[in-house]
Amino acid sequence: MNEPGEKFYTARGYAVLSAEEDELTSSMEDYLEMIYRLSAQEGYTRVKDVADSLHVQPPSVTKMLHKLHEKGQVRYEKYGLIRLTPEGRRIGAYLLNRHNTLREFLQLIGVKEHLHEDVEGIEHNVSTPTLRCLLDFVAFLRSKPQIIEEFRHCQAKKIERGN
Amino acid sequence: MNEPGEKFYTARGYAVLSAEEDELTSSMEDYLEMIYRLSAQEGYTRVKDVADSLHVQPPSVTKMLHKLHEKGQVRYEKYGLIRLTPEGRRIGAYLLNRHNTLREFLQLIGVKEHLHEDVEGIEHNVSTPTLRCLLDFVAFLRSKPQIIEEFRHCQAKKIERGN
DNA sequence: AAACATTTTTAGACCAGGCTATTTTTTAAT
DNA sequence: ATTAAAAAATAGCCTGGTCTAAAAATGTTT
Repeated sequence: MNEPGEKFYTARGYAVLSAEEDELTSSMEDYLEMIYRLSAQEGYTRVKDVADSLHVQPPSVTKMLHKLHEKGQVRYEKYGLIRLTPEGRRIGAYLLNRHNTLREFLQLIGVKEHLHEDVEGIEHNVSTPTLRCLLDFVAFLRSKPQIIEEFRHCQAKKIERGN
Repeated sequence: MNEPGEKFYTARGYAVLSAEEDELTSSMEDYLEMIYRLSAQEGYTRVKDVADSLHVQPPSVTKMLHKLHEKGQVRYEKYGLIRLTPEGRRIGAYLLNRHNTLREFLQLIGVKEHLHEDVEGIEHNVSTPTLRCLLDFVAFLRSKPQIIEEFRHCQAKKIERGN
């Protein structure tokens, strides 16, 4: 009845599985990606800036910094500046690239309405091999702009004749 | 520094926002989609079957059934059969369609390794307008198979010359 | 350098969605 | 009809990521 050989889990179930693999949680990824953005120019950022940017309260940032420190992605000591470790920078760059690739793809297929929210939600669930495919595909579409042009034409016609 | 006019939230932050909009949580969607699958033939399913299929324990199912009952998506009374309401069926069908559309798209761009996990994670974060775009795009690719053929060709060549 | 303002930390609470252990109900077998 | 087995419900606990309130550290005037 279900796809053969595929095991289903709830969202929580998958989260537990990936925790066992010692992967970052979605929230950790959000913080890391934001710290990467915020520290790009100066090389550091602060609790307040992260809190404001992610619309969380400062204590949430402090708590998460301890976890990211544990995991070796940020250098941080009490009341100090937040800096990424080389590892943290590497992951931050990866996360930002994943974000942008996904965003570009969605834009190419004509997403406008919930672009940002969808990117933010989807990105955490795109595995590395899938990102590879997406990256290749976006590059392919970029190299052949007539494909997207034609697609948009189809879309428009479809709307014309009432969806 | 960030995309102008776009507000960032953590994964949890988005979850809270969508709860305020009275939307289903990811877990609720997982249960509903599974109940829809399992009850497709007989018209009903049971706690144990849902538990086994989603790899959760029976008490988790009972608890979620109460929530889905509250929300008007399942008809259920103690020790009885689980049936979807018309509303629940409508949503279930939507969720299954979303799942399948996403799955087909990922397959088209050559995803093989984590196909199932990625679909399961991504689907909850695809908004209705984005699904519309994805649906149109998949239909477009299906109607022009030479596009995917050419893409696969590019992919293969890329791997040949070492990435 | 004292006083005030801002930032950060600490402590403790909350919630969803899991879990285990136990009790209750239903079903099946004698 | 009993009894045994299976399924489901209840009660209560746990964890991650949030929050608020309060305390502590740092920075900025005057």
